[in-house]
Amino acid sequence: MATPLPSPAPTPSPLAHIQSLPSWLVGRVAARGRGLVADAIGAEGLKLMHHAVLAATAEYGPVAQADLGRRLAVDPKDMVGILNHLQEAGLVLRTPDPADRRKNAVTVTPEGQALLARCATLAEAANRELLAPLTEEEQATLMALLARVHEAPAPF
Amino acid sequence: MATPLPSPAPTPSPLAHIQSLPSWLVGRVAARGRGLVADAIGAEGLKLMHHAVLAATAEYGPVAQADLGRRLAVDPKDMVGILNHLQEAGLVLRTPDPADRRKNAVTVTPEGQALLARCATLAEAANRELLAPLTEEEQATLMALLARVHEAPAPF
DNA sequence: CATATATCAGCGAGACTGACATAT
DNA sequence: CATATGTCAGTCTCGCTGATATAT
Repeated sequence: MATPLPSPAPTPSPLAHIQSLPSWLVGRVAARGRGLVADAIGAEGLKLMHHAVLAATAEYGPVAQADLGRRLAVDPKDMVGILNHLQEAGLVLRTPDPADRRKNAVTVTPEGQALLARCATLAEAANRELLAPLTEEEQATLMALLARVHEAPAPF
Repeated sequence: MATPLPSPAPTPSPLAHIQSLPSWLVGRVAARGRGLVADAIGAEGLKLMHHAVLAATAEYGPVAQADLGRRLAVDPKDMVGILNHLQEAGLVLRTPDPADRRKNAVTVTPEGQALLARCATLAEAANRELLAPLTEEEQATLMALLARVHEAPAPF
């Protein structure tokens, strides 16, 4: 009979036990995926966080910094530096909001739009490399299972 | 002025595109798994890195620090602080190696063995919580697919 | 006054780099 | 001498906390 879990021995192989845990395996795969995407969009001069902020800015029209921070779960203080970098690179614009002068209305420049399009292609290529060992059907299965794990801990 | 029309622009939903990538999804699941395990073994006063080093020390009998660093891909300089903490907690011992006096022979104390056993149980429980949305068969499928992705990254 | 926004300064953990004393 | 080991000091990036000026 197949025993999925090893016997309750004291310490037969503690390291192998850790490395057989789902959390460890998914962590390794995530680290590799993160590295692949980071290298890909890093070739365009963007870090992962900067990429996400740029994408969120493009998605939510002119948007306040605090709003961006809430949507991406990024601290408003860190948003300052990220937007500074994006603005210095000519990818976003901070304009005073005439309706609420506390706010900066952040918008994406045409250069930002173009860079975003290139990064989308690069990120897709990186993900194809990550999942290359699997068939298309297996990739879909993996995504569906991960989505179930991810979307579960939300309810009440 | 940007056209407020929902025209077929080059970037209809840039953020949603990023969050639909496998690398993003596996990253979120990995972050949750990491958090669950970190909380679990954190209740025993150990961080993830300390846990891994303790387990590796238990697995590879008396072992030199540099050896531990190589096996876990941890910088030898960081290993100093990690072992300092483990030693101050009475979990490992550093003994001068009589054969090569440059080396410290690191061993696990009985307290370290006991803590390792408790952490193994806690880590398993955390992983059961992580994969709770899936049936046992689905969990096995997920692990098999992740293992294929993980053990393949050798595109010669 | 209470709240929200944006900014600045700083702290702690993690991963890294350089330099060095010691032992082989 | 060249090499390996362990240690210390410092840097860099993240994610977080505190404080402040301004606007609502």
